[in-house]
Amino acid sequence: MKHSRNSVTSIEVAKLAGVSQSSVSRAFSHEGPVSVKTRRKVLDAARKLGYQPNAMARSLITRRTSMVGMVIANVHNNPFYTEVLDILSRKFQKLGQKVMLFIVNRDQNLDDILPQLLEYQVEGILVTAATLSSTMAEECERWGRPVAMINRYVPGVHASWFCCANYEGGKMVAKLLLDANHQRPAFLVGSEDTTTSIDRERGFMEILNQEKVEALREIGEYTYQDAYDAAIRLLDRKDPPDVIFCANDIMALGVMDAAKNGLGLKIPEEVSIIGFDDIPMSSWSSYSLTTVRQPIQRMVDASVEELLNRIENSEREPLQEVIPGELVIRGSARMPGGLSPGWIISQDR
Amino acid sequence: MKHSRNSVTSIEVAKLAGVSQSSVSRAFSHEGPVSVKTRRKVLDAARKLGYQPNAMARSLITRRTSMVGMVIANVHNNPFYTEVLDILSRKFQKLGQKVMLFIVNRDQNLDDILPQLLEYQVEGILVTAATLSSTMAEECERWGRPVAMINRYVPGVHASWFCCANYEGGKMVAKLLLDANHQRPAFLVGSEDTTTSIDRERGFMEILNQEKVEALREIGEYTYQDAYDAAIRLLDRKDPPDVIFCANDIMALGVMDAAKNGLGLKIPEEVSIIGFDDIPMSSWSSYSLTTVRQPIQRMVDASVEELLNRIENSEREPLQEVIPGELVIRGSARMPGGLSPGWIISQDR
DNA sequence: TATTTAAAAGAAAAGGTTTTCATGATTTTA
DNA sequence: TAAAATCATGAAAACCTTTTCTTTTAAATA
Repeated sequence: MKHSRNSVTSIEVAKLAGVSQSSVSRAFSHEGPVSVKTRRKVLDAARKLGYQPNAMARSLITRRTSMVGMVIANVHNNPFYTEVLDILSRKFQKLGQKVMLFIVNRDQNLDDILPQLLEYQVEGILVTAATLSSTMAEECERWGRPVAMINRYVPGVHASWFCCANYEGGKMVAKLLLDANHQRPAFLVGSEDTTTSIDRERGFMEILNQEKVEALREIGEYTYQDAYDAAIRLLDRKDPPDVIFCANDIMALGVMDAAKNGLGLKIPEEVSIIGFDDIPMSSWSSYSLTTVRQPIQRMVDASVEELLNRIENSEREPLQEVIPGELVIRGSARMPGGLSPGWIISQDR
Repeated sequence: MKHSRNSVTSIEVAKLAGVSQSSVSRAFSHEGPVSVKTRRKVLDAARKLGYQPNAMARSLITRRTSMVGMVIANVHNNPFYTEVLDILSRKFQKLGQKVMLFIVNRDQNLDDILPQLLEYQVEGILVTAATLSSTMAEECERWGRPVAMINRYVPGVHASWFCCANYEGGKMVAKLLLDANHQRPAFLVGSEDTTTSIDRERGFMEILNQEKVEALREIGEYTYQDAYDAAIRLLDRKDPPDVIFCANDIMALGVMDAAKNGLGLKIPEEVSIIGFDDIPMSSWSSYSLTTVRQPIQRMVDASVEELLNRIENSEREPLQEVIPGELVIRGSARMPGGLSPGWIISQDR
């Protein structure tokens, strides 16, 4: 037989079990006093009818939905965010939260999707790799819907965020490559308007400026192909760089391919390449990329715990944290003496 | 000021606008007769109060949620499914559907997450790279919640599915590599219990058996590392294969690295390698993998259209389709004369 | 202008739960 | 054994909409 859209309600279960509708509710919600006898009767009847409580009706009265909104960008072109998505989603699941997902473009305006999330009564919103306007963030917070961001922040806004120590990571890379006697560095920008790229570059340039070293600069738009092309431009100059620090790993892999296969350069003998993220492919033997590993698990754990905490306790002030990454030494960059592949260097902040 | 959790209702808007609550509803739902004057009054009041209709309450009465469930596995270890997730999610968004996401393990039992989806009244369920038990699928369908699967099917079950022509793809690969005079093929299994791997192998072996060619066989568990290890075992034999057909691209890349960097073999001179999927990395210059491209856009388009159609019209019989892929010739495999990199060969089924 | 028709607005029911309150049954205490 | 306390149960309100049904208002016709 074919049922029309889930028609079976607690009332029908009650009727079949010979109890009141209230008792059905009590038998399902693990609260309230219910004798074992009625609970069994109810559960039997429910199974027979294929009954399940309707979450819409429940959340209408309890004002709780156990749903969170998840807004994420760059999923398809950066494996780092794929991993974030995966870990985040599983973590929410484990904690009994349903996830309403929105995948957006990096530069997409979120002003039209936030209302959708609020309409569906999500209890909190987690934003990754996408930027929320400050008015929108305030809007959510004002209506008691906490917002947590990973690797993004909005200055002065009342929201939680957790970022990798991008600025310090950039500094660490600059120090090490100067120590290894590189003379002519270049920075490959991800995009001009994302804080991650900006902060990594800022840290990098600060050290270089201190040492009066000039740097080349190109833009890779966070993609393999653009980075490949940019690397060709960079390395085809009369005065090519001897090290290229890339704002993320995917671009670094493009740069490596451009140097190795495109121009026939030896890595790291003729040019060093350093990335940021430590995506799985960076450790593959064709690349063996030296890179700054983002503390992905800690960022995810911290952000969902913070979000759920603030959902439970709306008075709590939003937390913000900068979590240090660590430099993973592999073979793609010349390093100061003593630092050989296999080493992992944490940040001394 | 700070509001408690979205407290503003249509009644308050009505009061402020000086109209009845029904008029507020009518002003928002684009149905029903409403004068422009009252509509304006309502919308003004709503904006002032920050009102938005509550989707829970609405779907309680309309019995529509505009939510679909999405169950997906292998997101973190196979970029192909990352892309599926991305395209799927955007397509649903564009069509006004909210997506409730569940990321699972390949071998995870879905029996505990299906009830969650039904509880939240999703109107349909899309399953990718995860396998639904037939009883569960029947259960959903019976309650009027259509199920559509991508790259998975459950024999004899009343559900929609859309698969790449895995069997035919395997055959095509086998024919071409025999034509190119390979003598000793090997197949690298993804996992013994996924239909994609099984079907690709079945097609592959059918041609080989016809020609009385024996094949080696190893298992790569769909991961780069396991595939790498398996390739070493395979190629370290006294009688190594001269071509390895891998059940997916990620494994093929692991095999290439094992051959090239691990054992110093020349590809394709000493060993040919062929994959399945055509993930972005396969076209990167370090790999240049010859592979069977899955018709990802068509599979996604077909499955969401089918799902939404069946949501609208519950009488409709579920559709199933096998969509042909195409062989993308790059540099990782010796090919019959005349077939050079850049060619794309569609299946002649 | 009087009457009919159409359009707009309000009142109230319905959707499926949880939860409060009141009642009835059962156990404990005096 | 009677009184008091506890526990289980049922009735009904509440959550916030959409939608049906009436009533009122405005427009069109005679």
